[in-house]
Amino acid sequence: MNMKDVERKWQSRWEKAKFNNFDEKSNKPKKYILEMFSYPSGAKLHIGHWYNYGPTDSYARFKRMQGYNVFQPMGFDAFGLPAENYAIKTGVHPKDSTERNIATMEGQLRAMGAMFDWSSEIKTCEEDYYKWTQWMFLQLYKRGLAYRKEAPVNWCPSCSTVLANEQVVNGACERCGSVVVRKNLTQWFFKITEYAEELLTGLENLDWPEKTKLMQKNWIGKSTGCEIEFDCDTGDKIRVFTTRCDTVFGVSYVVLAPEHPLALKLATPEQLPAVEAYIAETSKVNEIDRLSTTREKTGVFTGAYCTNPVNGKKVPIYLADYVLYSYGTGAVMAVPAHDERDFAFATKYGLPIVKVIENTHGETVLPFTEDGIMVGSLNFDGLYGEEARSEVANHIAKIGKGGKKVNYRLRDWLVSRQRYWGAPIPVVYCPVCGTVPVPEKELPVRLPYDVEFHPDGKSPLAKHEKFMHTTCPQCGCEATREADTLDTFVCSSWYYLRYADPKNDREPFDREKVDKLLPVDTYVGGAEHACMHLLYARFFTKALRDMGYLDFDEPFLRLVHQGVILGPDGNRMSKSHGNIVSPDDYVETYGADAFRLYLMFGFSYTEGGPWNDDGIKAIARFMERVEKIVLKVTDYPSGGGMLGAEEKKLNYARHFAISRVSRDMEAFSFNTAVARLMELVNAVYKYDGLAEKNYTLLKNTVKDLVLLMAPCAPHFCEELWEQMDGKGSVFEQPYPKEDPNALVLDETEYAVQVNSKIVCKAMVANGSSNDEIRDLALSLPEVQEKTAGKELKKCVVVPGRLVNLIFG
RNA sequence: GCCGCUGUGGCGAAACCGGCAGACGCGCGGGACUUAGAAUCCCGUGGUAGCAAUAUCGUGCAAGUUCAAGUCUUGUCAGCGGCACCA
Repeated sequence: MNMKDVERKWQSRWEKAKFNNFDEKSNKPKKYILEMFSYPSGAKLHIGHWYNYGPTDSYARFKRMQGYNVFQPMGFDAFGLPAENYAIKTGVHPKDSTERNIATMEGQLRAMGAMFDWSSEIKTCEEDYYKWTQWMFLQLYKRGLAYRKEAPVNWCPSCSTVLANEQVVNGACERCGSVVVRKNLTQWFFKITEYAEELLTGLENLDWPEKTKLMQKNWIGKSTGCEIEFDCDTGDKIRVFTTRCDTVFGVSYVVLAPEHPLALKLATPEQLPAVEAYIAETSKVNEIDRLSTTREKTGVFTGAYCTNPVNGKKVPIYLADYVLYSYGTGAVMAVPAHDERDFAFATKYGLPIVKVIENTHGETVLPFTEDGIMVGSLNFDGLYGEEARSEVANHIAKIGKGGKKVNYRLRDWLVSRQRYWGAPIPVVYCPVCGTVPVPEKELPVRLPYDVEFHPDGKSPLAKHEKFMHTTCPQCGCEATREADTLDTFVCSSWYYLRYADPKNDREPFDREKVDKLLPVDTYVGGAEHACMHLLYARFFTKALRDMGYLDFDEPFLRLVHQGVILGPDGNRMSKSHGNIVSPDDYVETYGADAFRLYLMFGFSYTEGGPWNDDGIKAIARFMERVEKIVLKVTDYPSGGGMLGAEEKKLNYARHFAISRVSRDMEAFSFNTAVARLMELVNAVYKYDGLAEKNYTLLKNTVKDLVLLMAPCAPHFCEELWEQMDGKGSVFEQPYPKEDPNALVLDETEYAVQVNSKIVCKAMVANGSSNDEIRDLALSLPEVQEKTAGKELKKCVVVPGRLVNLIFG
């Protein structure tokens, strides 16, 4: 078969018949199958795209044949940093390079032969999309879910520009090598923490990989504890959060994160220079290093003191970078006797270590961090663990110094980016009215084309006079626009909704359409999105629900992660490793179907692994074998009356394949699905080799083979189906259904074990009782030989599997 | 460092709920066809010992639970993903 011609032929037929477009009028049950959209940073599809989209398209086709009205859209996540970096390097405008990349990728995606509904394509960088991204921002703002506060960015002092974490290599700027510092800017946030609890509990009912749910759970990081207020001598109050308030009598100092607003305020004049130096020093250390438990603890005394509310003791206030301003209250009470980090810090700085918890079983070795009995804690002495914490927290609440508190590790989502290639934040700053949202009817706030990218201390939009200069929507006086753009994760937090109504120019989507098509039934994409994109999208769905724009709680009912295809050397494919394998040559040589089929067969879908093309020829051979037998059998006459043992065997193989391929396709276990197809082909060849055969059975079996295989090799099977005189498209055929009767055998082979070691095999008639199976096993000569004179102690029968005889 | 995952033949992998480890395929060995090669077809193929029947070892490593462990538990080593401005 000339696959090139066959691919073109069927692709153009599908196109003409609008075969891949979602049929809104159909009354079949819908199935929204979605792959994460493409990011057009490179010009061409890479193996990762193929690996994500090829097999998932086979799943979508499988569902279609099973009678579902399948919606499988595709689009481009087109804003983002790489296009802008590319522009800085080459001078090619991000819009131009992105559009060019999209055009190439689109062509390649079409050539893949996937069932994408191109009529609902989305590109997030286009006005008619980002207009609604801005609209989303305004809705969140209206509802109090968008706000501004100071937050640090990575700042390269020599390029005078903000750097992404990715651009910071070992604490230095990737371009010029200067040491990167953290600098505070006022930036926009989305209040995702408001939904922390629901984002956590909502995980429960989702059909997602357990590991992904666990990662999100840990990311949200709920912890139940107590907030405690320490009064400073200056009159300021330091609030700390702790999960171990039962240790509060052992506090020997309080630590503020270096970024804490009180840090400079509390510092005494003598200590101020040291404090300032320390703050400057820690601004160069990233959070990952700061949290490292092996890194040596550093800190500085502020010179100030505060009072422990439970015992009136004065304790010194320190700054230390192992405390993060972004978590909890940005301050902790330090109990060196019962916390590893505090212990290390106190030891280094010679601070007191006071034991207030005793081990109930054995000696108390400090630091002792497990639950224990309170000691040296006045009238709380003798209380244990959870009860102790509850009593102490109640006491703290009673004296008005805090109380029980639930804390989340999850932080609000910083959406400001000091960059050009993104959706402008639709806000105006007016000297009179302050922060004013752009009225909805004035959207979109257009991203100007003529900008200067070269980094020189100001973000590109801030330098664009015409863009920045505007009038206040409220009072009409001169005002400036927000120069920052939105994080691209904002664009990708709602695209799955826009697909349902992509051309709507009055609203982001029609509610009825969205409620009908959504939620997404199956979402397929990389596991690297577990904590961010997938959490942000869930947040958007919930916020939009609460604002009355849609009627479901979760965007993605089922989630599947494809694995990562690594380079042949086992490293992630990258230019710097020089190990990039392009799909193009393979597609050119073997065809799109063979390449897809190989991706399905050669890897465990959710695992991925190093690239290796050893098996791709085998796939081509397999397809040839299928083609040969299909053409041969098609020419056979019908009829043939015999229905003997061989026919039963063939029919068993046929229905076994139907049963297992269906099950494996549903489970995204594509490699085993293809293996079962191969077994069926082997069985057909074997039967075809017999002198006498039942032609009708053989023809029907081959017909089922083509139907089973169609989702995995769509062009190839369309062509075979046509040559078999099948009517219409093979994808309009129902997927074969197994006949349970064909799968019933008279007897099953059991493994016979003596003392858990396999001795022999035995055929057991189906329907035998456990006692019958035991007696049969005992009567076997191999068993008797091993057990002569011994007494049977126990017998385990595993139905359909084995019998284990335990002798004394 | 923290969170999560993975580790099975020469290779890609499979193994439903704890039940015959290695399905399917690659590679390799042998054979058929052929003047020859390619292609195709058939047989074999975890390691070790043995002519063989067979024995014995075997799922990163070390323990444990169980009639039975690749699968569960604890510890440990290695690799991968994420760690909030790559997306």
